[in-house]
Amino acid sequence: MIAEVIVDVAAYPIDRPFDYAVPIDWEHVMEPGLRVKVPFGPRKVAGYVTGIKEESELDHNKIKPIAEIIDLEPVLSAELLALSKWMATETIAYEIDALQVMLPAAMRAKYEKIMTVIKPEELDDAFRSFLGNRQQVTLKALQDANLLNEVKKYNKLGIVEIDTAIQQKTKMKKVRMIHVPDAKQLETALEEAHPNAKKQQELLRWLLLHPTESIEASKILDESGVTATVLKSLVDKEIVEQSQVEVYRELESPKMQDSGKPEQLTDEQQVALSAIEQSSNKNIQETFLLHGITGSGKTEVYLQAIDHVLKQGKEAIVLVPEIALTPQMTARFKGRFGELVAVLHSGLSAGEKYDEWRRIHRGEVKVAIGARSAVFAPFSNLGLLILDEEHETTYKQEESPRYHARDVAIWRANYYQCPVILGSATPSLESYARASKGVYSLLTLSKRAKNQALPSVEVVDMREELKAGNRSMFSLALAEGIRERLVRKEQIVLLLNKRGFSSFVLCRDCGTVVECPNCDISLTYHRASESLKCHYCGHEERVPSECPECTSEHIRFFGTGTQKAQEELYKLVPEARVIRMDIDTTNTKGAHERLLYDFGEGKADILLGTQMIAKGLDFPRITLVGVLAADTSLHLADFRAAEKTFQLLTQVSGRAGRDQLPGEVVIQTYDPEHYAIELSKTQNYVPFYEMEMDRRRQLGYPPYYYVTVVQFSHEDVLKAADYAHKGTEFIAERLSQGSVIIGPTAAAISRLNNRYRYQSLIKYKHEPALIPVLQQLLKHYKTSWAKDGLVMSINREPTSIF
DNA sequence: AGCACGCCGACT
DNA sequence: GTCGGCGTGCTC
Repeated sequence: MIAEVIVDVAAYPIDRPFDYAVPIDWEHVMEPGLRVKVPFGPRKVAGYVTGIKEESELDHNKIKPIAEIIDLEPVLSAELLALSKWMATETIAYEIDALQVMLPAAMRAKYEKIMTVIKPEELDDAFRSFLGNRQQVTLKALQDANLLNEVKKYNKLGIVEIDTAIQQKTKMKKVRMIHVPDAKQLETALEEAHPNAKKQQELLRWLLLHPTESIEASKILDESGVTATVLKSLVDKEIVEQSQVEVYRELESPKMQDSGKPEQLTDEQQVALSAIEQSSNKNIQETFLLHGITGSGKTEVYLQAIDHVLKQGKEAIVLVPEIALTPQMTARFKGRFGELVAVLHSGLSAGEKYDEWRRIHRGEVKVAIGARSAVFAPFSNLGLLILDEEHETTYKQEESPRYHARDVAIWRANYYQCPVILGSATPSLESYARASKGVYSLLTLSKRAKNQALPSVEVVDMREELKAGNRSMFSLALAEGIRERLVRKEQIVLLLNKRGFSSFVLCRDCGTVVECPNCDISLTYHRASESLKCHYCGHEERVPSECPECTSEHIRFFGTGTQKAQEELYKLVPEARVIRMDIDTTNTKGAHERLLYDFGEGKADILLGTQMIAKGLDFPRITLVGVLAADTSLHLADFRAAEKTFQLLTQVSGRAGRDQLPGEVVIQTYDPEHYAIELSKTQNYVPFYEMEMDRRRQLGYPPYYYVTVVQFSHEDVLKAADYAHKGTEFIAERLSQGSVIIGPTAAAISRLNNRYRYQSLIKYKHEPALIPVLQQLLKHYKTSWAKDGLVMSINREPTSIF
């Protein structure tokens, strides 16, 4: 028997199955989807069995046997193996990367070189004294002790051996259990106990008082007050037995709870739910676009649709943007489905994620909620997949494999012939266009569930404010609104639209902006450390006291960060309690949730933050939302700038007035006539969609064309440009008539980490040659260009074209 | 990717 | 003479 194995080596010539012989004893357990350890050249690596066959086309003497089987059960089903293959092809990634991304990080192999002593008598004294009585030492430890050269010498002479140990990163958590086989034996033991063994007697009495068949050892020690030695002596005397039992790590239960009862649906919600249920009953793949304004109760539709498929004995996956994965959201699902829900969020440790994965794999839960990667939840009978806030760009992974969770969800739904729900108040143009063409089925929720009015939106022209002598960050209208809310003890959300715009240091005499020495990017000012940082490469330097160009002292930071906004806010309303949420205040584990929780509990009046606050907040006392600079995201060199701005403004406006109290929104801008801002006033998606589609058609951008970006980077600017031209020409010569190639041009960030970057944009409506051509290009690159220091990357349907 | 093999410069 | 630098080539 031959197993086809994809080995854990991400390199071009290795990206295919390798044949290995299956030892006869393992033939009956060998299955695709198992992880194995195999010899590969001079070393040993981990790999995945992707296929089984009787014969190999290769010479018998070339085939090596599998060294070890890692799993008892396959970790990847036939479905997921097929998915990985599809994903690798579509996104032009290594198959090994596509396989690895589907499993929790804890299951990725860890390699460690270990030295074993064979002939201890031939070691020199210094080496021997370092080893002590150890037979095996990691090479890492030997390197730290500066003994690497000796090890190499001994290895050549056969005095020591070096091999690679392959381990899983995180293990299953185990606890020690104590079993009482027979209570009578305890009594006998107590009678026969040595009179000096006071503690043992005490423990026996405790055990008799707490009759049980098995109990955690730690619990006995805690509650009986005896020490571990005492327990051990009972184990040694075989009065009790002990064993290691695998357990799941305990997860913190959410603080907020949901009633757990289905809510009464509005007519619109009912129509949507019925359509989904019917589709589900028919066992066909259908993708629904659930377009519901903020507060229209999309989540309730999800919950009841999930309930429907659970009753059919099927499973469901719910994807949400990481930032929306708040306790508030997850508590609602846990309240409804209780123990059947696994929540996969970034706050979990690697071990906890692994546990949740196993609970899904074993079929102990039926619903998985999580960010992007939860789309790979190892269910085997899926009945529904949901992407909430489907327009979010976080659904696209921006490193290899560059998959989009929406595409993966639809692929899986096709496999199981079940529905997909894409939900959003502001769908991506791609999805809405597909819904308009009938590829997706459109479901609309146009009214708020609790019949609240939409918030009133006021757009303030900041140029007028400036003319009127108001030089602060807050317009008169917003300042007034803030003061009113403080008096009425209502809450305020202030959004600082920082995308593509942060505080930088500028010389007021010569106009020089301090830039990163490695990247063509201005450095960002950080107040806490009084330093300038590059957000791309991590370079950090002190704030200069004079201009590096003209030595003027008139150099100071410019732009608007959240810290500066907080200071200005303090000047405006010193009595207000403010919670600031940005990268600086949310970088510790759980900080994001804690800040939101505090705000929900009313511990602050104002929540000030970046885009991360635009989603998922559902607090009844928020009645005012202020957007401090709405147009900063409009000036990005990106065809999606208007779409992103409209989405952000609509999402954040939806935070106001979600309960009984009416909401108000103030949008500050220097560009009030822009259609993305103008139309967000009425929060009316369809007119915006039509306007933006018009523009996309004129400019030939998605969704009218598909886009693929090929990027070339090199330390030498001339070589970067040269290869970019060669590569672009290569593609252009091979594409069909209808496709357009733009470039090469310097990337928006033309130098990053000391590498010069060029890119070309391929636009196409239908291009069957695309994948083959890109694969050919990749072959050229890997076989010759890469050796010359070129780095090339291919990104299909990028979320932005930087 | 990583590891071995192999062929040329500066050291005990 | 040998240690060790990194070019080249292969991995079932």
